Amino acid sequence: MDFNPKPSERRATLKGVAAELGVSPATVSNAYNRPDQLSPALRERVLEAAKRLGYPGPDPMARGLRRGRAGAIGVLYEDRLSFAFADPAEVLFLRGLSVATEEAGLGLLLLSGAPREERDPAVVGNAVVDGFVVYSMSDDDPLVQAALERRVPIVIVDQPRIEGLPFVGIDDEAAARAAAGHLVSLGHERLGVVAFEILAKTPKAVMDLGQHPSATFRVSRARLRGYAAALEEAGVSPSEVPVHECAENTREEGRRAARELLSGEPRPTAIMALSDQLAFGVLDAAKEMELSVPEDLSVIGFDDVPEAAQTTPPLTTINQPHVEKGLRAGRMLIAQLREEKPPEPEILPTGLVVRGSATRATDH
Amino acid sequence: MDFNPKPSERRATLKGVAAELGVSPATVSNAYNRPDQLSPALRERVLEAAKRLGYPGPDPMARGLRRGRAGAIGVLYEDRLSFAFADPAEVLFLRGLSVATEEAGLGLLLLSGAPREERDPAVVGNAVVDGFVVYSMSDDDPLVQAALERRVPIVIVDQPRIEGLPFVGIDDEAAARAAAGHLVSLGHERLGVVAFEILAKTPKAVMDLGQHPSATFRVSRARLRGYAAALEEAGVSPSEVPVHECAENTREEGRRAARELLSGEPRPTAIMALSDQLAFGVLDAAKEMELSVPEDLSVIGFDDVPEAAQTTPPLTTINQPHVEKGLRAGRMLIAQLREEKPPEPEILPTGLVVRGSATRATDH
DNA sequence: CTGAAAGCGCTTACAG
DNA sequence: CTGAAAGCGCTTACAG
Repeated sequence: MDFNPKPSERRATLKGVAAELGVSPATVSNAYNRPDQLSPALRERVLEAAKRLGYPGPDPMARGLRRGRAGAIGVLYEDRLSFAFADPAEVLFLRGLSVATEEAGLGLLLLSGAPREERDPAVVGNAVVDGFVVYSMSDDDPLVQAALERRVPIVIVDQPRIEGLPFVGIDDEAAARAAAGHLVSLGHERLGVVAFEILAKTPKAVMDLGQHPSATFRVSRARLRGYAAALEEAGVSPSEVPVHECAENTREEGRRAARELLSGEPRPTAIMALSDQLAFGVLDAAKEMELSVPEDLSVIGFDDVPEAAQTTPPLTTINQPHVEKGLRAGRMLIAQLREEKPPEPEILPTGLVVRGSATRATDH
Repeated sequence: MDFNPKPSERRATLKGVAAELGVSPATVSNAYNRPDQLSPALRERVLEAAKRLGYPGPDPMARGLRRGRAGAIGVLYEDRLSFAFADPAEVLFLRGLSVATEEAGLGLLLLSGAPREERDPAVVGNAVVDGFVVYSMSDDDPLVQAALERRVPIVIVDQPRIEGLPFVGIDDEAAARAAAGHLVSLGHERLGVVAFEILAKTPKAVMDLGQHPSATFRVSRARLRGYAAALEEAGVSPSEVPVHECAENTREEGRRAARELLSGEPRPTAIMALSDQLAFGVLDAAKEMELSVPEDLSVIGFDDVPEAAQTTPPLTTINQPHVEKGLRAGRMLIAQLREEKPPEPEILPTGLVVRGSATRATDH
């Protein structure tokens, strides 16, 4: 996009203030940056002249260029930014992250992601930041590549896992295993999975838990593996568990996938969703199809966003500390900016939260 | 905070790539910015050398300085950033705003506000942005002042109202009037108000609707005026309606204020809250005090955030288009960056949403 | 199609 | 306590 800089009314500059006063630019600069380097009286005169000329103080970009820092960190998100704000888990994450940036007096620059086809690495190349936090992106995302090329500090959250890069996440496989284990311990044998994108290609594949696709998304891979392991252990064959992919992590997509799953024969008695958002959609689908939860259908989610406690029935799910994740990620990045020792990867705890949406299987 | 730029392994620069190839910096620059200005073969060589040297492309800050644009817009929020993410109305607003920045290929820089005492205008002075959107701030906020001094395009959302500056908001007075009018039409005569900060001072004042403080917050002033007008019209004296201030727009503060209000004599039969967040707190307080809503107490909110439809009972409230507000604000700012004609103020529509939390007064 | 020159607005040793 | 000089990394007319 083209901006026309206003030619009239040129903004005052440091040099202009210096000229007005007949002092050197260094002196004006010092008035702002090192008050102890000049007499209080002179400093007063400088500040007064600045105010008179409408000089707003040193230009952030020029100062940043000179000093070699931008004063902000960038956040990369898999999807459009507007989707990020619609995703409660992401909002919690940003909340934690913002605590860290506030502590450090840094700004938080949210970059516009986009659908895969329209993704433009230039948004990363042009971002005025001192570092990036990569939030849950695919293993081969060009934006991640672009961030790496910037050669600034980076921390990765959830995915992709890149050898040697600071990381914060959870043990997705173990957490998923706990979820599936819970259902299996309740006697469920006919299950279904509502998943995120696994291969990042359209049209969405329908697969089963017995397959081991080299998913584009590490997190999906790990959770699917966890589900499969728990089932296998209980004597349920993963290859008989259908997996439906969702193009987006939205309630609507979860509903669609669940409808398909619930129209299959034999109908699953339990559905595992890779996120609470998707699980909410499963609940919607069940309601539409007049299946009552948990009597006719058990549902388990993943994330434990606050809304999960408010559904009818309240959602049984896997808790993970979203806010804490953001806080840690931010602090890790800031530690790198200060060039303290490169932070160790952090794996945060998860836990099964038993509420009302899953119960004992009755029909066999 | 101090960052130590890594002295080892200096990052490659455009000049370095030029030197490597024996061409001028202009040529390397053209390879990135005006591919048509050099032969494809030469461009290939340049890009190849860049890759070889690990040159990540033109530095965003240097480019920005030269071109006079930052590629991002800044958002100013009244409170700590972490509170912004906890406020559903604000998150909806940011969602709309991010649609606009995405359209324009701009980043969204969230700036750290802070409690009034710790507020640092430098965060505004140092922000690398092409313009600001000021989201609902007090009439005399130093951060707004600092943004004004930057002499970049600005749009103001909700407050403060500054003559001549682009604005997007709602008719707060009329909306509040509709809310109070609804309660009054249901026969309520003993009312109470749970408000935001009005004067921005501690300790929080307790006042009544008959007072007309020159509130620090235009929105609070207007809504209080609207409430008072509707009551007066119905023959209820505003000076008998207690107003309790909340230091923050949180559920917890709303609960606290409501408890005080409900402990007064005579107990109000209806409470008006200046936001849904506060109204949720009122609902919490009623539950704690074993007052059933709406039988013992009618409650009306303001905002119509999605959660309002999910409470028990669902909240009667005033709807306003948060996402649309963000979208419009963003587009107005971007229009100014392109220096199209300065946008006209926009007043967005509101509406009373009748749900279950307010009913006819019974006890008189 | 390519390059020399000027300059965006500032800060930082360093010399006085 | 103050100033001259160099330079952060780039882009943009302009001349050839």
